[in-house]
Amino acid sequence: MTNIFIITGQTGTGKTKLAVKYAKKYKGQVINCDSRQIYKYLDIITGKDKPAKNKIWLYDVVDPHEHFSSYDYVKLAVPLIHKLREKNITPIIVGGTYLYLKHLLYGFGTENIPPNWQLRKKLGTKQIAFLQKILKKTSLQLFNQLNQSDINNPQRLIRKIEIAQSGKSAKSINSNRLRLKLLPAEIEFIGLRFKDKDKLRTAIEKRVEERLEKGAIDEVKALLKKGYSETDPGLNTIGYKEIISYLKGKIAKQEAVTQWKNKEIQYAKRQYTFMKKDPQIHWIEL
RNA sequence: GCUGAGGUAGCCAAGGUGGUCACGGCGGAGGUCUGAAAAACCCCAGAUGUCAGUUCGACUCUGACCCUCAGCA
Repeated sequence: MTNIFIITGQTGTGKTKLAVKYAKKYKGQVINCDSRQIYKYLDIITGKDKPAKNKIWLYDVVDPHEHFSSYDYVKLAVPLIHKLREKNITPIIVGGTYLYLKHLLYGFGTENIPPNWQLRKKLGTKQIAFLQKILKKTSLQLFNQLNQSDINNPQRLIRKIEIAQSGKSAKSINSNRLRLKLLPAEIEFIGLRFKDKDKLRTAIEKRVEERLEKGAIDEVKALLKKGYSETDPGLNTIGYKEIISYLKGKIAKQEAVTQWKNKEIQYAKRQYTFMKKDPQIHWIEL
């Protein structure tokens, strides 16, 4: 039986490059696990790395105006991984979206409770205190489970209300939950991270400059021309947000670039904070 | 050199009739995370240009000095 590789880690560590190398070495194919590279037309700023020869799976599968969730990802990735393995091809999953990997490997905590867009739209404009009140009234149990951070987080509050109002159980139904059912021993889980903050900063700043040279600003202009805006899910993305602010005249170009770099560095930090709790990841320091 | 404005944390910045040493934002440290995750959120640290005076008490008033900006010369 073919094993699978998962390569995750901080942004800018060269994950895709490593994945492509592994693909050659182990007769494999690369599957994207980056929540932004899933989107069509987001190429330069998300750093899509399209090798001439090898196709990368799960690039460009969603339109920027569409919502895409970890559930959608797992639903696409699980059959794909099985399909490759049947053909005796080693799946090499690569990407920094750890939430997707977490759900892929360990499953979801609830029954199948899809988003209720009507509810999300309605609650989206409400104040935190109001959302808290609604959740408390709908499910005191779910409300009491929230930590200090989540209790102030509109997205999480709305999701909880959504779960509570669905009438389904918020408890996990382990046997049925959607996930990749493999033994830990069958998975080689690698994490790439920078050794220190300076290395991270240097690498990110260089990469942003490169992307600007490659035409990051034109990419955004083209997207705006196509009719996309910063309110589209796909464009709620580091780099795009800052450049849109610049193009709309809200901030200077240099300011946009600085913000872009900072956001990316902060993101890398958050990624590691999240990932390091997973004991299955074998870390490689750069 | 003169006149005007001003000097509050790494940056931007609020403030009050003198009274628990001071609002925010950015940046920084740490963190949360089960269908928005490159998202959203929590949390911590950090400041009144210098010196003197008035006062029970000054970041807030007075003076000098040092800087910055604008204008005049």
